[in-house]
Amino acid sequence: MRAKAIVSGDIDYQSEDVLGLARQLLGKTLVTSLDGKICRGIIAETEAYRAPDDRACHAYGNKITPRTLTMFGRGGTAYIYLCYGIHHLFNVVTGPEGTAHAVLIRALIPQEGIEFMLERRKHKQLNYKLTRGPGALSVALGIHTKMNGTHLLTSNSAIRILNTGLHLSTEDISQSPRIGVGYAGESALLPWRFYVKNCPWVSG
DNA sequence: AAGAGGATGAACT
DNA sequence: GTTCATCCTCTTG
Repeated sequence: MRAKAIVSGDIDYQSEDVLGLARQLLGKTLVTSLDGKICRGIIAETEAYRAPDDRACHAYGNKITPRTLTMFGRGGTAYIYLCYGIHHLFNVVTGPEGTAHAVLIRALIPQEGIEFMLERRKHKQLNYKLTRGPGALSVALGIHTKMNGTHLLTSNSAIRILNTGLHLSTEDISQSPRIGVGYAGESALLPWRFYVKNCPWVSG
């Protein structure tokens, strides 16, 4: 049997533990490569969504519709959907095929390609709002619903997630209820939002 | 065929 | 703190 190289901080996208994955995705790097423009940032804020029991999850009750079908795919693909008719929200599908779990990426610390992010956002000056909030970061990185289903762990994908080995200790991470899910009854109270403590790039 | 509502952000007061 | 842009998805009839 051949030993598989384990890089510090590698995570298992097929895990059923979507809460653990939402936490572990903090500190990972999100990269887009579009029109020759490379943009890269560190994930600083996430939220877990877990079918079938979570009322805030689009696939609540394991409901399959054309939209939610992507969430039932294999962990490591992108679930991107339109919110409020305007915003393209980017999620990482997790768990094995047939399990509709996903992690919403809510904020990034920009690292590379900041000039392209400023251009897409029509901002003149760099400030913390550049990639803060799920709709804002999608604009900055050029993420669009047409990229729904993209494989995030494949080297030639337009959107990728990389493990750069950055280690965050438990003291660096806070959690809270999720944003904007007040309609979801008891599920709205679950502390399934994770973020880097005292990080100015985080929303809320 | 039609209507309601939403995992938001920006620009206001 | 409030308003509203804007359109897709799902449910109902």
